Amino acid sequence: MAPYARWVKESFKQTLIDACKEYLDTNNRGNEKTRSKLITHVADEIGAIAKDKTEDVPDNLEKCVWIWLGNYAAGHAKDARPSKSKADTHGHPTSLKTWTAKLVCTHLFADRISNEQKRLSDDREKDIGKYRATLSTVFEELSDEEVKHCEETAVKWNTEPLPDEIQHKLSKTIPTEVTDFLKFMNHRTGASFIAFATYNDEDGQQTYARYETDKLQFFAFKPEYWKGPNNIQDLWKTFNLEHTEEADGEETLESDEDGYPILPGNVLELRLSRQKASHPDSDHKLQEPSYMKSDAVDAWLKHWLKLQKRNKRPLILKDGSDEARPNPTTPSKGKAKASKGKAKASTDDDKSDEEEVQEERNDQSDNGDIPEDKNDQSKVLPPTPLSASETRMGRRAFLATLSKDKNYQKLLLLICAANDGDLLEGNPPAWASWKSDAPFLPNAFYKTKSPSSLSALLKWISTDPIMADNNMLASYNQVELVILAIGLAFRGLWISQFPESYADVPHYIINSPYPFSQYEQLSHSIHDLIAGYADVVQELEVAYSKTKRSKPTANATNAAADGVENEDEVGGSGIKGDAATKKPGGGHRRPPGLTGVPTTLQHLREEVGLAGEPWETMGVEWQALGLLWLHTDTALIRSA
DNA sequence: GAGTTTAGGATTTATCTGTG
DNA sequence: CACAGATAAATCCTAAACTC
Repeated sequence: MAPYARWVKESFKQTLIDACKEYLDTNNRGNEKTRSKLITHVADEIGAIAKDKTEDVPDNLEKCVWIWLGNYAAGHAKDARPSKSKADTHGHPTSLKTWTAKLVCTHLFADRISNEQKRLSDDREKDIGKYRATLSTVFEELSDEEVKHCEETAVKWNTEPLPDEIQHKLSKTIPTEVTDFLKFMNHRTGASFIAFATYNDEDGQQTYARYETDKLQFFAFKPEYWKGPNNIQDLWKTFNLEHTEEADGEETLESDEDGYPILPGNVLELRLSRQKASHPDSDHKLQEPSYMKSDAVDAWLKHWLKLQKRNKRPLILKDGSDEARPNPTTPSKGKAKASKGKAKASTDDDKSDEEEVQEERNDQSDNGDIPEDKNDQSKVLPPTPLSASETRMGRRAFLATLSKDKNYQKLLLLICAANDGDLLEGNPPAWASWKSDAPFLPNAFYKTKSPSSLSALLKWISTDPIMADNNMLASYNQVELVILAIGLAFRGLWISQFPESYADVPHYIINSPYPFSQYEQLSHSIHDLIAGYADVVQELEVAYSKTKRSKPTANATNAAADGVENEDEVGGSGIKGDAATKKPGGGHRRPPGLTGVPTTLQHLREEVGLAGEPWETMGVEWQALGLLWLHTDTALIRSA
């Protein structure tokens, strides 16, 4: 059913309300069994009523009932819960610290606690280990009146601004806490951090705690900023003037609603533009990698590599490359990747790097448009459809070179099952034609709004153009045309991502608006397209592997079979942790997928594509990124 | 007593409805 | 038709309860 559609009908609404009342009246509603039993019961009852009146109920009725009960109970619970909301905590709208009588006691009777703690520490230095016991003792010994006072104060402190002296006392810990937190974050993520904390000190002066991870040089080179109250506006102005080449008029900081200064959102870019002087190429925004072009990624990698060479923050790719990889069929692709980061000369060999990437991603052809020899610096034009259009097999070979995407290769197999016949009606993109002698796709493909765009292609694909009217696979010519269109689109997306490998790439391709994630998207839409022919594809795959095995020559030139087979190999290589499971000469035991997933969630890995086939076809870079992301996320969660 | 789970209030999201 | 407010469903979040 559609989300947010009403499913509660009048005929059984009362049943729900009664059930909820009954539920709220029971004493042991914390008991999960009781609750799920009730929900099952109510769902059955409602199902019966609805059936009686021939009304529709949602498929997941029990879940809906469960949510409904939750929502209804939320508004009708009888137990008074301590009311507390952001709106109540005047003064500090973001602080949700709850004061209890005991916590209040720690402040109101600090002297008693101090004495008691000394006593428990055998009158020597106050032992922090005795604090808990001390507090319990002192709190228990309070008179009824004092307890009452504590309780009232707790309510007051929860609802009104804290008394100044308490605020000052607490604020003393801010610098340490912020510093500890940022040190931890810096340690775990390698990112640089800078923090300001604004508060009123004992004298009522507004002041700032400040911290930066090393190398940031925001304060470090101005020792006078390390002591005493500074005006952050002045600090910022000085920093800005000294670090940006052009004075940009935005020297002052904006303030938030409460008058606290906010660092500008582009503070990281400011850092980058500062480095521009020595890195004229790195004028790229750092963003989510699937939205970046390869040259931007390269620029960043080069930049990090340079830092590493200067013994600054090193670039570490999470990677199992330390372990030896004896599997001869995959000469340690993970290692090749790692060496890219570690040993790559930063200027001259972009070309071979690109090829490494292409090999690793396993998405691109070996035998078509890319020079095999790594030292070969010559760039080539991609072959045109026309050049291959003479014979069926010529066209097949051409199609096979367009992409190594797994779904595409499956689609390509499907052509063997097609029979002769005519083309179907429909709107294939104009550029998808065997008569085309253009090496690159036209500008129109790269214009998101044009009728020949990628989305137009996707739309056409969604009409299931490989199915004829009789629910059978369409004619050979039709299937071939569909594959040509999809293949050219794959190649078009690939070239816009890695234009360096090709000669005379038009400008509009380099400036393509499509993020590389579109490549996956396209693959996904093929998956839908061929979903109905899974059996056929499987049969063809089996047939292919048989014919291949019967041939003694292992270097068969059929790209389709190669592509499919290699998918298994790429797998999680290069990802820490799978070395143990990979046996020498190792058959095809499936790598474990993304490591470091909490054990409670491991069973979900495959379902969400972090293990198994989707994960393995993702390529080393994405896997490394996934791992890094998980670690970062875990670190963030742990550090609250 | 540290860690985990749960209840239920708070909030968000998407849709519906009324108004001019 | 645009818009705002109301509403239902879904999700988020935290204190309290529970577990080992």
